[in-house]
Amino acid sequence: MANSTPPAAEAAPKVTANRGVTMADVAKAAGVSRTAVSFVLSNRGNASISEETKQRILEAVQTLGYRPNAGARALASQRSDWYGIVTEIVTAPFAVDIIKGAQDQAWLDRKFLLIAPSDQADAVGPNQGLEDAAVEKLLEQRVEGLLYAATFHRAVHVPKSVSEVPTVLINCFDADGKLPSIVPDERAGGRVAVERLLQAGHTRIGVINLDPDIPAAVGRLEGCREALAEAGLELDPELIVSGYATADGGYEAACTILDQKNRPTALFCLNDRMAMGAYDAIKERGLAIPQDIAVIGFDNQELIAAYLRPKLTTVALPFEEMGALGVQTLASLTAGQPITAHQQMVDCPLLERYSV
Amino acid sequence: MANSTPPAAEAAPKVTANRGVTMADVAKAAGVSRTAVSFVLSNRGNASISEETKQRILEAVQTLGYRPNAGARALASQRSDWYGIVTEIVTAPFAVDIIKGAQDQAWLDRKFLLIAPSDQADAVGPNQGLEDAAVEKLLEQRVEGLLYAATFHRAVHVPKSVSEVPTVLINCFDADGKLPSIVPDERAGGRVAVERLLQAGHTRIGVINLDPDIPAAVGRLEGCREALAEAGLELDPELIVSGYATADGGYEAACTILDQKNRPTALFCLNDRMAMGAYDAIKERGLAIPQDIAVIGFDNQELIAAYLRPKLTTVALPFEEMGALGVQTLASLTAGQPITAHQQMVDCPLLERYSV
DNA sequence: GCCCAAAGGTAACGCGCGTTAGTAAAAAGA
DNA sequence: TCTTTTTACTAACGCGCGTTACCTTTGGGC
Repeated sequence: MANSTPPAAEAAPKVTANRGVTMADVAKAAGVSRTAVSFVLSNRGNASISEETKQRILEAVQTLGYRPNAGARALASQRSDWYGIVTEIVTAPFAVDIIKGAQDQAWLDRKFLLIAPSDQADAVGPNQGLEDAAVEKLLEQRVEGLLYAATFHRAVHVPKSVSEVPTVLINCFDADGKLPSIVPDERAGGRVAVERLLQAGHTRIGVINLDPDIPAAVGRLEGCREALAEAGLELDPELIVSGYATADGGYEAACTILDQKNRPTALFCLNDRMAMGAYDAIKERGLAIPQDIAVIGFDNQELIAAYLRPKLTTVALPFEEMGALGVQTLASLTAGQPITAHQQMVDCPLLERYSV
Repeated sequence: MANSTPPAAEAAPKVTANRGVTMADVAKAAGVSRTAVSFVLSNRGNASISEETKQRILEAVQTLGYRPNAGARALASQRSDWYGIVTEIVTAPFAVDIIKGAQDQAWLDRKFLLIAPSDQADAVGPNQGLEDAAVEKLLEQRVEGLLYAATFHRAVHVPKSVSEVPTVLINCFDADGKLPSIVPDERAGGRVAVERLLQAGHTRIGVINLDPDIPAAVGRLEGCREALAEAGLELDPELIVSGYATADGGYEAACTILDQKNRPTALFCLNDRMAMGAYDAIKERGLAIPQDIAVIGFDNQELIAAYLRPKLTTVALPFEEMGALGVQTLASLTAGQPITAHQQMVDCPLLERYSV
């Protein structure tokens, strides 16, 4: 009799399937112990579970919408499967490619990448300490390793806490040389650029140089000299001028070079932004690229190189490769394996477009 | 006697301080219970700990180099303090600003941002399913909310799992209109751009238009028309031409506009890449910017706008703001608070440079 | 002298999971 | 029939922490 009045409140106890489903729930549903479920899900071979119950368990997982709790797993297994990467998200264009490379590689290795913000530029600015705090937070998450990436190739000071966990530097190196690092091979890149110009028949080559204090400038110029030397040529001191690393700087440098009595037939710009300015100087003089003057850049800043007219032939910085290699190196390190070299150099490939 | 030979093996048992220090260790060192330590560290007011023991505990924390285990804390407290953001890291320049904005805001709110890769472009490509897997991984980490960001303003299809947790869309919206979203106010942006030109005295304005299927093109053009209407003007159909969203596209469009009998005195380019091409077309004709022709862009792609000569006046997309607002909205959502609007529009500010 | 309250703590459970040591039943020798 | 091995599991502990409920002083009011 009492049953004849259906209790309305119990009409819809149907849970949304997932929220808060645990292994114990799955075990109950499948009529086995929690241990059995754990064994099946991490398919440890050492324990023997019959094919039949295994299926039953997997089915329960499916219908209940069970989703493992990564945190609990990490706690119990003592491994988080996380790497941390600290970098300036801020100065966009470059860092992001490093992250992408690292991210992709981490994904392959079933690792998760925890990205923490930094403000390297602000070493003494208002955000002082942000970076240390970021590293601290990453360590609280028990990352198994740390990646430290710079937006341009240079020496850096890393927060001291990084020493508590394997660490790899990307696109930078520490002053004391304690930590393994991955950097672009600037020298080889400069060489490849100039070789391309030589191959196109140019022998009189102008160089728009960068601030000579940064590793990029030193390496690229060195590579340039090497290539010339191999062809029995030398760099005419009159043909090498420095400028600010901007389009305006490139424009002015290009003007002084182009207005000399014995004008070069090709220009090696140490970065793309300066090449952008050089384009203007060249066009202003009624000269055609590449017919009258060939131009080659460095950095492969997509937004510039791929949209200049004509599109710029340039040497690319291998950001994605460095990111990926960083993760691989970290994997070796955390596994206790030896790494190939303390400082690994990655090639800078030539990107042919239409300015040579 | 036996003591006279110092055992070399025991010479350096000094641990590096931190690795594996737990609350129990701190408690022992301070001579209190683990509970007391927990109370002090999370300074819960309800429990009373004397100032003296409190100091003793904090001191022990310091000397032992104790660092809380975020995973364990999350497990016990049932809140991870994480938000997940899924976006294409790939198509760099834009996504990164959204991330930065979100990251900064999250940092303020003491939340951690977990970034997962996506390949929206590959909806049917080889990476099919990457995005679903990414969301799945984020949920396994028990993120408290999800941000889904697109690299350009458009409609998207989100993985169904997102419904399990509060979700906010950034720079995009879902076709069914179920999820709250944050988008740039394209219309107001277009309006602001044209108003600037009008204010400079231009009445005959050419428009380099985008593919009319995307929200950006529709909105910006609408705003443009509004501004003109308010000034009692109309858009001359002859002065509006579409092209590919590239520098080449902009160049060609600009050519057709400039070569008409009654040339405009200003050009509104619906994005900066096209403005870049327009610059070439203008300079080629011996015209000066902004004296003969004023140019205004849209997007504020730094690498272009800040390096064109003269530097481009343009309307900026509020990526950082949208990212930050996304996190704020998510915070309201997870706290169970109502949000201001289902679709929030963020202003696009005008960036004055030298092309008008 | 007795009761009560506050101050200053602590014991112990549970979060969701990995893992080791074991156990019960069936199969295989002997 | 009695051991031994194999198969198929399960009980129970611990990971590091938050939290609730309880316990012991000490001081004060009556």
